[in-house]
Amino acid sequence: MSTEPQEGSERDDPLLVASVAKAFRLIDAFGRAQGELGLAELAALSGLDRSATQRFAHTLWRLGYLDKDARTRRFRLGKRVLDAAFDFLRTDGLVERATPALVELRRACGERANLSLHDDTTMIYAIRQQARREYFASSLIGRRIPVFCTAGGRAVLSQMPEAAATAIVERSDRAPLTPHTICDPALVMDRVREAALRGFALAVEETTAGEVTVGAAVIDAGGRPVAAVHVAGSTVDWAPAAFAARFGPLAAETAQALSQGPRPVPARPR
Amino acid sequence: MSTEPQEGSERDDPLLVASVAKAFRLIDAFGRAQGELGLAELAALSGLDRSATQRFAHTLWRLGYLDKDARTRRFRLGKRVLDAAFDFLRTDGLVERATPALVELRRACGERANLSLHDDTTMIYAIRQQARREYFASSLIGRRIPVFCTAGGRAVLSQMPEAAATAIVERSDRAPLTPHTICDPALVMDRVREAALRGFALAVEETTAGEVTVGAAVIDAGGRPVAAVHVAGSTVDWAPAAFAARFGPLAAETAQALSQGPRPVPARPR
DNA sequence: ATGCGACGTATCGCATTGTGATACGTAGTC
DNA sequence: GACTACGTATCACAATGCGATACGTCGCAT
Repeated sequence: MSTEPQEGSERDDPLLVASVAKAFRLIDAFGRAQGELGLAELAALSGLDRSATQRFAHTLWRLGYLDKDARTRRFRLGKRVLDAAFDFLRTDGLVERATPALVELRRACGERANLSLHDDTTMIYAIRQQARREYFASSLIGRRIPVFCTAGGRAVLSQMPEAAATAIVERSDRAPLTPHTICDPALVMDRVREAALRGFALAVEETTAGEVTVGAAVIDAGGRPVAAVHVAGSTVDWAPAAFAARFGPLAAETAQALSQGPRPVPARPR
Repeated sequence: MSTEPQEGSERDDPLLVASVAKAFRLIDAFGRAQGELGLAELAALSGLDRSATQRFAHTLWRLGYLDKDARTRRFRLGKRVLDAAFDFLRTDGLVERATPALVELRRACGERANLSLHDDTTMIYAIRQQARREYFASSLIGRRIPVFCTAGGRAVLSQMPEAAATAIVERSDRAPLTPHTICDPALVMDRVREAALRGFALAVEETTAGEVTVGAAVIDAGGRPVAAVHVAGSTVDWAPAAFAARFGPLAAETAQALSQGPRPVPARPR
């Protein structure tokens, strides 16, 4: 079990070093930008004043976490931000165990196989095993996608108490990603319950046009769903029902092999 | 052209916010550790005192960059460190352009194809396209490997002024990674010169037992080598010379297509 | 069981450190 | 060629982070 910091006592935490928080606001700003940012743009996006932006950008540059174009004086994220991500993936037990399992799953399916980690209202891609025919590897490691409209996310929701699942769905930003995205909380929860019964979830073109996905939840030692195994294919090749029938059980099997806690049961107790 | 911060004026930079540097020392500490760290271990690995470790670990936890096990009170890197890496990769023009090119290269070769970025004495894996038969995806995104003993690294060295290349090799930590690693700077530079002539570099079992690699440099708009395209295979399947003859030109072709500056010439001017 | 020791947590007065207003330099624009 | 918007440098003030210390708690060995 790992704790999320409790919301509420935001600013008035005497142990929280404000300077560090400001530095990370700069880094976060790049998440809302396309590439390079000047000092003024950084200030605007981060909400810091001119002076603070100057000092923290300089600091992060000196530390190697920002690169600075010598000519234009504009900043971009530095290569060094990859180090922490690497160390995270390197030391995560689940990722380590899942890597060979996903290679095997992709081989068995011939389709793309992923592991994504649950984090509140989003799932984060942690491992990708792309299919041979796939041309553009659009989804990079670290990409976040909403829990409520992905197969893996719904599989995760299906393995937690219904109240918790509903809370996550309702707290989510439910802007549709495609015309097929199911956004209504009640309809989403119907799919979640269906996933609980089948042992895996299905999403058809809900995040990406032309994509069918099945997902199954990975359970940690405490019995909580922490991640999901996905298999994704093309609607050109597969009717959704056939895709689910063929790959759903395989995804569920892999997810179960990676699980440490009580195995997910088709009909869950509440 | 992007600037690296100049060494020298280390501590006495009035614009450098020391608190931020300390926070990153904690994050760096996880690079030297295997997974979870207690407060005392964190203090030891980061070089900070007890109080500072307490405050900064707390701060990073509140911000989501560290996870804290509620029972053992030990810390690990949080999922949020993946966000910056994702944004880096998402906004890097070279990575974007290289992704489809590498998929194509892997298809053409049937072997593993990578892009790695040059950063001083190391190359950093940025994109991996694994071969179908490959079982363990040992090298994750963000992994750093020495420039001097990799094919891609030597290809990069071969496209910079010889003095700069020599300086990097001599500044490197040249501990051998396998019994076949070439560590002597003079011998390394021989290989670098050979790479300049051929347009690609070759490394045989120098980083990983049983692995042959060819690498070719990608040149930026300013004419500087910034990255390398690799193709890697198994010594079980390939004699090194045959591997080089077959895949070296393909790697070089891909690298050249990704280059923006003056194309790498076989016989380089110094 | 019990006591010890190591570790994590909470507190607090002091001065060091970061603050942010301002003034300067510089590069693109009309 | 003057303007303007942006990046850089400076500095006196006090708020902020510092780190010594004291407290609580867990796990270990006796």
